[in-house]
Amino acid sequence: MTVITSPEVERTPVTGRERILVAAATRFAELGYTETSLRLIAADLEMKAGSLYYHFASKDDLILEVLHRGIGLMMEAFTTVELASEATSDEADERERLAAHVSAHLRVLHDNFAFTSLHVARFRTAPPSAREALVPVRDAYEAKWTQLLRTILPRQSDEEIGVLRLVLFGAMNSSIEWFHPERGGLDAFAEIITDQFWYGAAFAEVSPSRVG
Amino acid sequence: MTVITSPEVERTPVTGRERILVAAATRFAELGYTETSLRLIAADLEMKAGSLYYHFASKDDLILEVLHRGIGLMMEAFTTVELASEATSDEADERERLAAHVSAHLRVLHDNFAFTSLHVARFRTAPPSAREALVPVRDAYEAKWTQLLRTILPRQSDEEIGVLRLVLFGAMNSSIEWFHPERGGLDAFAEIITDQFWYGAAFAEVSPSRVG
DNA sequence: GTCTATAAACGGATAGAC
DNA sequence: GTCTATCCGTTTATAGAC
Repeated sequence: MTVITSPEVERTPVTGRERILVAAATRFAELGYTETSLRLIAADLEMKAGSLYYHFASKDDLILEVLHRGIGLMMEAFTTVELASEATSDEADERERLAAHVSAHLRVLHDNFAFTSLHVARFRTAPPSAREALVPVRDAYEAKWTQLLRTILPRQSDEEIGVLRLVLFGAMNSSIEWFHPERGGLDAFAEIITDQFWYGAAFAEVSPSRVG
Repeated sequence: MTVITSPEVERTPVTGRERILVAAATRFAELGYTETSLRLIAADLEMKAGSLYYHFASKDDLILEVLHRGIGLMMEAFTTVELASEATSDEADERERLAAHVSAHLRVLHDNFAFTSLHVARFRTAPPSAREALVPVRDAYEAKWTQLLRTILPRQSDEEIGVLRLVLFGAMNSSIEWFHPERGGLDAFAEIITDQFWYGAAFAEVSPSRVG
């Protein structure tokens, strides 16, 4: 008989600290920072609130580490696509380059919902100290997108690029409120977002081959 | 000598109840529901927390009335544009129709920030009871937009229309996090949003006259 | 590493004086 | 209509036993 193991589940032993971090992130994503009490996080792990302080100095420390991992994952996803597109062709099709980044952003967003959703939907619920610490890291991620858009839309002014980046972020990030990737179709969804952004709402009527 | 009065400020005497409502809405918009204590709202009005209970039965009552006014204002703005476009021409240009609605939505959003921003950015911070009460009203507003998009994009499937509405909402509503209308330029901003949604990101290269 | 117990502060809400 | 005073629950965080 063969032992059935899920290939998707990492079998690395989850340390106490990591277990707490995941439980906290999950509740923060669900309820927001203030609404999530340490008692609730502890209860999810069948522990008592006081025990958490052996692993983390404070609730602020918890959210700070969750936020850092979240933006770290997003940055990682971006640079992975960046390196891959440099490797394949020196001057790839611009729409395809955008599509790859949109897909990667949506993928990392939804696959690590607990760690990333706070950034795009509940950042203001985090305490000011945590927000301030994260701003430089978030700025770096946003700057990468701004640079990407500048490259693939060379005729737009810097002001327009800035607005377009925020519009694209608004479209992509609002999806965490309603898109459920467990039903599948994240790739198709990424295509719709990309086509809408690139060709406009009437993209179904304006065939890509005609425009490109 | 003439008495200078600001034409923009309603000189209607603000009743105690209305003063409290505005102060509460302002703080809810700034800090979210949970982070805003009744003691803080009262302090803003140089009152004591207990006094608020003469005007409102509970904190839930306060947020409920704020949310109702917010969605009411948005609904009002939509129907105003709807009636106006019916009056002017029987089959107005579709992009222009969309532009008018986008402009109205952004206008009402930013001009009544305290009452509307909770809907588009902090709805999840409201208590479940208030959220449930508001869902039908919000659904009605969203249905109006869905119907509008269905009319001006007749070739898109219902599924695509649904995604496009959410994408448009994401783009418009995320603006409350970063767009500051007091610096002016809301009309120009509405044009960028509309053009991006309609013609795509390269709208500056694809001139409207060429596409229309 | 986890527990119990508790400190210290803050929240919404009520009662009754003025 | 607004105040003071207070009740009562909840929260983060700490101290010390095991």
